[in-house]
Amino acid sequence: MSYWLFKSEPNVFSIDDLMHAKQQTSCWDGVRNYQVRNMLRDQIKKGDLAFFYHSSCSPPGIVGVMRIVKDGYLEPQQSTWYSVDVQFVQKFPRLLSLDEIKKHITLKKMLVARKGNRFSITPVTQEEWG
DNA sequence: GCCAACGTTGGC
DNA sequence: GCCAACGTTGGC
Repeated sequence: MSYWLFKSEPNVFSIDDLMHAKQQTSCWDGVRNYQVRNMLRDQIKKGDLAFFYHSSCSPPGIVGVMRIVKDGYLEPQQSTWYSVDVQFVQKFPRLLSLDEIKKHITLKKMLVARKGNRFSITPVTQEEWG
């Protein structure tokens, strides 16, 4: 069982969208980055937990937690790009901002580097925040 | 296989 | 809207 962080722009897909989705579940698709694709295909497994991160908004930060409910599978009509299914677990009472993450002694190393689109990292010890 | 140009992401 | 970072593309 692993932990991840999934980024999304809230005006495209937010934690509220997930919370109000049917069964509180949605597919996480649209990833067009090979490294992330490989994670979706090979490493991210049913039962794993992920932070939901809102990007390109003010303020950016972690807004909640979701669970992977379906292993990586090819997107319909695709031969390259994978998606997983995710289910809402909780929304934090308040957002944990990027600013706070950078200041936090344990969390600061996980996000500081910028990466592409919906990037995912493995934070195991970080789960005390969940 | 190198590397410069280009495109995209995402914080500010 | 700007711009730095970084992934991808494509010419050689």
